[in-house]
Amino acid sequence: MPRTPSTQLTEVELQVLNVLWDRGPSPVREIHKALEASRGTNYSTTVKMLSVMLGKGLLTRDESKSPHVYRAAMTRKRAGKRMVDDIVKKVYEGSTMSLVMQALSSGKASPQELAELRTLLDQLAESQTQEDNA
Amino acid sequence: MPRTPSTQLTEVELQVLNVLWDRGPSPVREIHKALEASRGTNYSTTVKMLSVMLGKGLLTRDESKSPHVYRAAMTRKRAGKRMVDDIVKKVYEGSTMSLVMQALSSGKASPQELAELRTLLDQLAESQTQEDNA
DNA sequence: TTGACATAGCGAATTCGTTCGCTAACCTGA
DNA sequence: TCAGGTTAGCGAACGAATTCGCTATGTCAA
Repeated sequence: MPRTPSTQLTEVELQVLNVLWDRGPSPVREIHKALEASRGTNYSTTVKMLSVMLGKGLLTRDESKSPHVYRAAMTRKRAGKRMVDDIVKKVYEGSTMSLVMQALSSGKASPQELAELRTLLDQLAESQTQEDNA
Repeated sequence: MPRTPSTQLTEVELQVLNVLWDRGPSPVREIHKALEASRGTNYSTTVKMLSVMLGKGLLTRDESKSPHVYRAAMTRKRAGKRMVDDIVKKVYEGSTMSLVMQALSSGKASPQELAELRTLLDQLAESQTQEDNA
């Protein structure tokens, strides 16, 4: 019985995307500097990874410029959502709240962040009320 | 350059743990029923996975009983924390709040849940105040 | 005890992500 | 133009996760 190919982003893929999210569209050389620093890998390896990711549609590239320029095909936000949804499904049996509660309890949040969160909560409550009236 | 072995729980491992978390200590047969349903795999495969996980210390088992009884060596909560921490590190550059915000915005939360969350927020704010006075 | 079925375990095969050596195509300054 | 460094790309090699065939061991009713 063959395995269903995972839609999960892999380790390196995430690293590459992070570089692109942080620095914007970049040539291989730039991306490579980051990978080399964190994993000590070869230039060829970076090129290969980019080509694989290109094949998976995770990246796009502009070949008109000489060192080709790569771009992330997905925003950090969307990737985050994918991963969160995945955890929620696999560990929290679909309950996003369980995950939120957990993350909040374990991580340390600054007062400012808590305030922000409270604001977001208010907005959410607000929009729900409106839905009720509709 | 060899890769550092991932501490990540794999797909099947998570499935096995979920069965154990949901049903409590179980014999292979039980665990297998679940895996077979979701992935259509063989009984041998299940046995092998359990033995691999045993080797990794993800499970423990009671061999005194006849069909051996397996237990998760880690709580759902701890596994969740691991994964959340991992995402936070890999996608949100260490900001737990970014993840929480994101999860909240994308998932739908019931009014009750929002209320619970507000309570949790109050508790967190409270404990921070105390720390300040200490 | 013993045949028939349930349990365990092992090692080989497969798949996928990752790494790299080696070769080809591309630039640029002298 | 052309030598020397840069950039692309390909295929093979590796390692980890998964899968299963086959063998061994255990259990139990007849």
